[in-house]
Amino acid sequence: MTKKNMRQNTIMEIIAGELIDTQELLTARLLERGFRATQATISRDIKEMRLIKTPLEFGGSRYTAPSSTSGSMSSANVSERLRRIFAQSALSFAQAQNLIVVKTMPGAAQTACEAVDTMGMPEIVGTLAGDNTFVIIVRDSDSAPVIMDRLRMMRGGEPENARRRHEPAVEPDE
Amino acid sequence: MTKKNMRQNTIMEIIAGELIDTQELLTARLLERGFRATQATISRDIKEMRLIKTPLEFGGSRYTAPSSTSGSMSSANVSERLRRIFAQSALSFAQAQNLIVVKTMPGAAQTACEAVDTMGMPEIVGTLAGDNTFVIIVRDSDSAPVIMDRLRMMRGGEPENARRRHEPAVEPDE
DNA sequence: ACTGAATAACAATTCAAA
DNA sequence: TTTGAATTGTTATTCAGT
Repeated sequence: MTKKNMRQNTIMEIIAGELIDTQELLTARLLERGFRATQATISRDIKEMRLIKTPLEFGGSRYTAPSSTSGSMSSANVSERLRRIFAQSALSFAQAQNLIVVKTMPGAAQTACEAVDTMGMPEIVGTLAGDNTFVIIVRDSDSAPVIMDRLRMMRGGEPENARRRHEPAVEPDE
Repeated sequence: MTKKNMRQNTIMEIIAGELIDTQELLTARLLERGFRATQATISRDIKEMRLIKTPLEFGGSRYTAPSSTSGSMSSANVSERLRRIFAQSALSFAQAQNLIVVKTMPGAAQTACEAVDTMGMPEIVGTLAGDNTFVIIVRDSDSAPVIMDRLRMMRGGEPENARRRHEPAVEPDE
């Protein structure tokens, strides 16, 4: 793997975990991890990776991966990194029929979602990621609890289905 | 409605319909429609509206509404504009169980999706918008055809359910 | 509260180099 | 092909005025 690729993977990790709002700051963080590059290079990386600077709820902004739809793309060699990020950023799961709604840390939904895609579970029809939420569309309602258990295990915990059989569905809050 | 609000609504329309990649250009388009404002003001509008500059597939970028999840936010007075945009930008509908997947013109998904939110249909649990696709999560599968008919009527056409009772569902491909 | 003019902050590009 | 230094382009902010 080329130096540039390693740097770009590292950029992904950094922006998924920390709020980065300028390329200068990102440059500094990269330096801490041993990547020496200038703002010009980072600018090119960001363009290539198609990252976007997202305005935040309460002022400010941060770089994030763009939200996107995916049909099951899989990228092989980054999977371990992605799984780590998933474990760190996934906060909660909820089921509504054949959907699983996953809440994540702000800005991390796209990356966590990719981690799920990468696992290539056949029950998963597709995914759709926003900023701090992503949705997994599952073939049918019955597969959803199975997938949710696998997700919980990715997070390092026990499956919760041992006790509770069905998660409460998402309420249409109003 | 204040002048600022009208300007911001107009900004929404402009960016949903045309590729706008700088605030200068947006300023010019606004002027064509009778809104005189400077880049500084547009910058503040964009921040307030939380628009983002999205990198495009093939180089360049454009301002778009951020992809987001929504639980049923409704904004009352912009609804007529939104409906018009929906009518212009929605391309196709497909059902998969309790989901409706709507394809739109590039960059218009978020706005079209907002139009749907604004209608405040109780069967709709939530929505999730990407760039040219949005998903409507419906309470249950049976409500989906009803919603789809209403969407078709928003587009100015006849409901198709008069003849066909159920739309064919989206196949979980392969 | 909202705005424009000027300016500062930031990001993208150009150019030269390796 | 990738990079850094310098430059240019673009956006956000400050400050003053309404």
